[in-house]
Amino acid sequence: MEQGQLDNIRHSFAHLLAAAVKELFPQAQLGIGPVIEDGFYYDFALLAEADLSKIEEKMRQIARKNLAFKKELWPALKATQYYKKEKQPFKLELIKELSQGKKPASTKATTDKVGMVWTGKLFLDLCRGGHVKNTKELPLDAFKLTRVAGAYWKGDEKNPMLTRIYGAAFSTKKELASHLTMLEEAERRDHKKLGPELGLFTFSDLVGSGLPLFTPKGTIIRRTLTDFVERLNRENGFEEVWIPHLAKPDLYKISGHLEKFQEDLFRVKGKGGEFVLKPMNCPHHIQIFQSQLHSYRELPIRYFQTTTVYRDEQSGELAGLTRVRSITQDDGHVFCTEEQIPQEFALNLKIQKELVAAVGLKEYWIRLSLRHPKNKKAYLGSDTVWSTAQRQMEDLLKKEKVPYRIAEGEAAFYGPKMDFMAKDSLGREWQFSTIQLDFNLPKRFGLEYTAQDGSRKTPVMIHRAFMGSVERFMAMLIEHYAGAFPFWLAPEQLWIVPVSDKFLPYAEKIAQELKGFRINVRRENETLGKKIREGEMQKIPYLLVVGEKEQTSNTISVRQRGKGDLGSMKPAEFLKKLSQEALPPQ
RNA sequence: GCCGAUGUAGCUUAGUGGCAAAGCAAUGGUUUUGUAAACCAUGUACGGCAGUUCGAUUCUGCCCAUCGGCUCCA
Repeated sequence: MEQGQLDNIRHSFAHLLAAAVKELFPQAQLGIGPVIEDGFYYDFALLAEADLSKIEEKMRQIARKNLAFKKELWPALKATQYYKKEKQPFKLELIKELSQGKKPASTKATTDKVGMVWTGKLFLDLCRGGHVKNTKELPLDAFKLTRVAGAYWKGDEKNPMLTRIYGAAFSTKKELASHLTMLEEAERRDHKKLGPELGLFTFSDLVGSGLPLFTPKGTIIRRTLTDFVERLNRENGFEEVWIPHLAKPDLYKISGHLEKFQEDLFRVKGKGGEFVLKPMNCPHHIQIFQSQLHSYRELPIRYFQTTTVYRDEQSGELAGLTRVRSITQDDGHVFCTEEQIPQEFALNLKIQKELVAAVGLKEYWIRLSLRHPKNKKAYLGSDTVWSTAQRQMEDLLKKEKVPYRIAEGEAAFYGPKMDFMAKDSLGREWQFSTIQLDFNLPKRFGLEYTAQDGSRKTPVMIHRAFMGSVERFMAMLIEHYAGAFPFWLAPEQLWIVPVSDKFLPYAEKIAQELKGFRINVRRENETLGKKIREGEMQKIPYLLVVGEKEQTSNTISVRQRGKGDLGSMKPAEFLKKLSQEALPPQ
């Protein structure tokens, strides 16, 4: 089915939902009811209760009456009078905007027509159109009201909050079913569930929300990832630095963050005054740069560090590891000349691609955020430097054959940027890393280097993080792999499972021979079947079974995750096999 | 922060205005196991603080936390 027709179905369901709600709760006021990715929603005020099954039943009842959708064009004045009578303030607001939007500052505004759509004779709704012809065309087995949520009128938190009812709708029952199955799968892979199940991280009411604690197993994954990225940094000319986690507010006054994000800063009281827990690292790194005089010969200077920043995010925004208050960044800053911008972007893009390949992320693309072409004055930095840099960035992406989309007007006022986007198991896109040019901070802090002719010049800065937030990156990987990490990342790589405790000494001997891997000898007094089951549930890459047979022939029986029993082999043979997967793929 | 839902043992769940039930896990023992759950025994919980009540895990209020959204995201 075409998207247009599917949208018509979904939109018709939205009308049906509103009609059903008005039948059940006549005093409810209507907001808007658009089509969304997997269905539709409608917003209501003064909704007495949102009993989804009751409303859904009512929708079916109404649909079975075979009502025709019919659009009429009404003068805005007539529609206004109608909705005044109906006491629908949100609709009145919409009509006002619609008519004024067409002819601003015109007295003729009220003569403009607005679309009004009838559902039979039962229900009338302000609408620009896009419906099926008759409710009998609606696939009543292919929709489901899914959830209730609050949403601000017109998405502005200063406005009243309405009750939003979401529905999923497709053209066939089968499509709805597969959509619901997909949601279940996403739930199964949810890192919030898998993380604690696999013993990777936890939260504590006493520590506080949004402050994850990593267990030994989770820390192995963290450490493996950060070690890998730190090595990439060093190999590419970045120097590691270290900074404390607080600073005087003055630092952020100069950077401008104190004013912009004051609500979101954690403040710490000291004997001599107040400190701020660092919400970002650049001002600190800038202080290191500024501690010495720099020559153009030294540039580019590249600092990097894995370190945690603290942001007092709104409580309702916290979610598992994807949105936390202690965010660990693999942060880095390049100080360079304007001429060096393209080479530095290329370098960072190269590192980024290596990381993406290593963790096996297949579905990703880059959002190239550029300045708004019609509003060049709103941006800091010279016109030529901007246009050159933007052109160079796009040329680079073309040359490197990275999929990208241009987002005009999305650049920060201080510079253009590239953001890496990836799809998670819920099909949601998240940004996980960023490479940004910055013309602002060097100015604010008065950074300088001595140029070839002896004059003092201002360097440009590049902010970049390859994982972005280590916590969020881990969340993405947990869902990406559904907890079954590749060998190099797996917190426990090998389990050695003796058939009975008679073979414990042999199991220990094998563990010695395989030294260097993350090995767990399962000494518990349990049956083999049980230990195998546990190993499978913990998603251990290899289970090595040893018993009478193996001890006699000096072998191990190898069971690979997802592949089953591989038969027996000599430890040396197994080591050879492992050598291919012990490191991240290049 | 806002709207709504939820909170019973380490986990998954049952239940009640009057001694809180079970499975898995844990612990002790028996068993000596051949590729996804051996057997017996044992301990542990009503998120917190107030209020109503003779009595609250159950009802009410506030707080904390989690989830689904909205808003925000340097």
